[in-house]
Amino acid sequence: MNGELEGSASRQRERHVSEARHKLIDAALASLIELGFSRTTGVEVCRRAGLTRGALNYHFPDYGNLLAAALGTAYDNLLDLPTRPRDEGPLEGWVQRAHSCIVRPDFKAIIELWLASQNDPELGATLSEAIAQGSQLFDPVFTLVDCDIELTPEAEAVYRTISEACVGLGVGRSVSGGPLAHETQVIDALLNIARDADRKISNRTKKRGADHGAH
Amino acid sequence: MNGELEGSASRQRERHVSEARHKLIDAALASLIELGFSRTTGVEVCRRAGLTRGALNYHFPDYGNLLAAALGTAYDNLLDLPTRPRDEGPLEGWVQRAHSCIVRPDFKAIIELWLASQNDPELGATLSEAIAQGSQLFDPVFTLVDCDIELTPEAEAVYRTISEACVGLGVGRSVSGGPLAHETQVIDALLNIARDADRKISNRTKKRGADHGAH
DNA sequence: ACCGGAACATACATTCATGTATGTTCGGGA
DNA sequence: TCCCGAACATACATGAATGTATGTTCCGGT
Repeated sequence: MNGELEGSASRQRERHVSEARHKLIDAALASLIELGFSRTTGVEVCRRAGLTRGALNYHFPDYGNLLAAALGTAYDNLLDLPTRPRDEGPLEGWVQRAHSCIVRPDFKAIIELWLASQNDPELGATLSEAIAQGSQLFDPVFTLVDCDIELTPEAEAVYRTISEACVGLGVGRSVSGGPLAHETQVIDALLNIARDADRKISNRTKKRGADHGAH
Repeated sequence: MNGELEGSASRQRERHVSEARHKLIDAALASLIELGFSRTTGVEVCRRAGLTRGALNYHFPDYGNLLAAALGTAYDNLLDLPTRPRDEGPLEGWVQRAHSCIVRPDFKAIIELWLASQNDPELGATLSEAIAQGSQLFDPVFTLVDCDIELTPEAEAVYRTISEACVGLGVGRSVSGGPLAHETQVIDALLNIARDADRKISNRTKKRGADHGAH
């Protein structure tokens, strides 16, 4: 209640606390990437973090919250990707963006947790918010809302097609342990599809721009 | 060695044997679909099959072989899909084919085992042949070899793009427990892409057909 | 100097899946 | 009729992960 005294005391420790927390979260994420969900256990996470189960139970009384935190970290890792120069069209940029996401090993952890949350309803309830937050990653409606890019139904279909294809490539990476032999082939095809669609959209915008007059 | 006596004796039982085997395999497949890999355990499979672990150990001393058999059954289920009328172009048909594959619940079991085989190297060795056999499902090079369809690099890229997009949709189904809201949207976009590519190929073939003369 | 709580570590009991051994049934051949 | 082996079921031991309780350290306040 009286946050004054607690604050001064706990603020000194806060770094210490979050150190162990981050260790556990990072260890969980690394284990998910290397061993998958089924082999990512409490003791395994503690082993990797160099801590004991006491620490795990202290910071994460509910094991699902650890996985939720790991999922959030994985999403953050994908969102922290360097923003590309915006020379290209929006759909072409979308291909680059989606591809740079699925290339990261964190993407495997995301897939593992996606499937696990569906297999285990209890875990699914715990992860639901984290999943909902991160499902925007491949959703053009959420991602482009702040840009001044209008989203026609046809364009949205292409956006989502690109996303799904990249998810497929990401699964292929997770399954084969490395990039599929035809990954660049598919990415090139997606780039061609994206450029075609970008051209169509650009032409339509220009036409409408002529009607509206210059800004 | 002398298969005569063994044959007459065991042939009587063969139906009985394969009954239990099939029960176990089907139970494993159902468990993979409903509970995923991590929760698909020996006792769970036996419970579903109405048998005991003695039967499981008798028919599948190596647990991985049960999963391999389940994977093979899942592939068979996908391959036994009704062949569509061939009115459409080859790429358009490929979209239909890939989509009809990922719609089946068996596809989730395949994804689960794909990931599990990568996470567990020992299991991966056991499943490798079954996986190799079934990876042809989405590989146009293997699937179209008996058809008289020639496969240009550009066409192959579109084939694989369609496949990866459908895999992405399949994962989405496995994750959300049902079809994604934009599944038909993506399929329609893929159909458009496929028809475009089919047209290009068709034109090129006609042109070359004119050079060769009629058959 | 004493105390109290945060941040862990340690220890024990339980559960669950598995490995393995042994028991049981049942049908066919001698 | 007797016996033998296939095709299971049953039972016990093991190991691993988890739930839970308790112990320990360290730091800050009084």
